[in-house]
Amino acid sequence: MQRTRFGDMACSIARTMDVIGEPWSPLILRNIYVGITRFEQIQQGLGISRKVLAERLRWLVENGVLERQEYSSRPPRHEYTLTVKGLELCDLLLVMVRWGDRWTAGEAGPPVLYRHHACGEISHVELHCSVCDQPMHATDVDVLPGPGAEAEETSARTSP
Amino acid sequence: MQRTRFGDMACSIARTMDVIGEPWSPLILRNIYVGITRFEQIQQGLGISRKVLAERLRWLVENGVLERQEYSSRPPRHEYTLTVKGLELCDLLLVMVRWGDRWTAGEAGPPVLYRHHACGEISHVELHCSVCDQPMHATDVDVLPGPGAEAEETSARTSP
DNA sequence: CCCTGTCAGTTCCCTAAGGGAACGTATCGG
DNA sequence: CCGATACGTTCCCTTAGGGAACTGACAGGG
Repeated sequence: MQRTRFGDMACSIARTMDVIGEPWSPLILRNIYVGITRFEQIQQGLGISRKVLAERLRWLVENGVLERQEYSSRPPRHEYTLTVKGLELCDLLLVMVRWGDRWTAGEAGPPVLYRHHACGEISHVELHCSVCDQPMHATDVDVLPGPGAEAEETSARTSP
Repeated sequence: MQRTRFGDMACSIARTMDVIGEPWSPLILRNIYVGITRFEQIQQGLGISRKVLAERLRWLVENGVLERQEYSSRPPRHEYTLTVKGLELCDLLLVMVRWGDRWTAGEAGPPVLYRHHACGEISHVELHCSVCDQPMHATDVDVLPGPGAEAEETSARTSP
C-alpha cells in the first residue's frame, strides 16, 4: 500500500503508531496479555489472516514488544510473551478499553471488566498527573516544545 | 484492502480501533487538538494524501469524534473541532505520548512537553484506579467477563 | 512403518486501500 | 479577468490485507 513512514517523525504519537499502529497489533497484544500466546490460538481467536499474523508478530518481536520463546523443543514450538516494553503498551490498551466502554459499548454494557488487585473492586483507569497526583486530561494541559522537538532534518525526514 | 470489520467485535479495544485505528487518525486528532483545524493545514502538516485525509475526516465526523463547522460562509470554509467524545480520545493520545517518550524518544528526549494546569509543572499522565486512586497498570488487574460479553454461548454452555 | 493430527508458519492469488498528482468549485482581492 | 486560497474529488498506480493451500517437523496410534 506504500505507507508513509511514521517512525521518523518527531512525534511520540507517530512513533508509537509506527510500532502498534497496524490495525491488528493492539488486539494481538491484548490476546497475549490475557494468556493467548500461541500462533494458532491467536489466529483462530481473532480471525486474522495467518500471513498478516506472522508479519505482525515478527514486527513486534523486532521492535522489542514481544519475545518469541520455545516452550517445546521436541516438536519445536514457540509462544510469544510480553516484554516490559510490551507490558507498558497494555496500559495503553486499558485506556482504549475505557474509551470503548464509554462510547461504543451500548446497551449491553462493557464486554470485559477489570478488577483492581489493590482494592479488589471492579474499576477502570483514570489519568492523573505524575507530579501532583490530581486528575490530568487533554483539557488540563499546555503543550510545549520539548528537547527532542525537531532535531532538524539531519536524520528526520518529514517531507519527501 | 478488504479489511476485517472491527466494529462488530465484542471487544472495546477492537471497537476503539474501528473508530481511530486507521493509521493517520490519531495524528489528525492530535493536530486538531493543538489547534490545527483546517483541511489544508492538516494536510500540509502531516504530509497525508488529500484523498485519505478527506476520507478520515468524514469517518471521524460520522462517528461523532469531530464536528465540521463553517467558519466562513461567503467563501464556504470549514474547520474541524473535537466533540466531547473526541476530546476523551485525546486522553488516549496522552498515554500514547507517554509510551512513545519512554521507549522511542532516544537521546534527543521527548519532542513535546506537557504542563499540567493544576500544578503548573511539566509532567506526564499516570494511570490510577477510579475506585481507590492507587496506581493501576496492566499487571495490577484481573480480567473478567462483563455484561456485554458475547451472549451467544449461553445456549451451548451452561456455566463457566 | 505408515497415517493422521497439531503447530507454526510460508506461498500464492485477488482485491481494496493508501499515495500522489491533477482537476473542480467557490470566493475574494487587485 | 487573473490569480490565490480553501476544500475537496477523481484518476491511476502500487502495495498491503484476506483467504486458502501448502510445507515441515514431530508425536501418537494402529
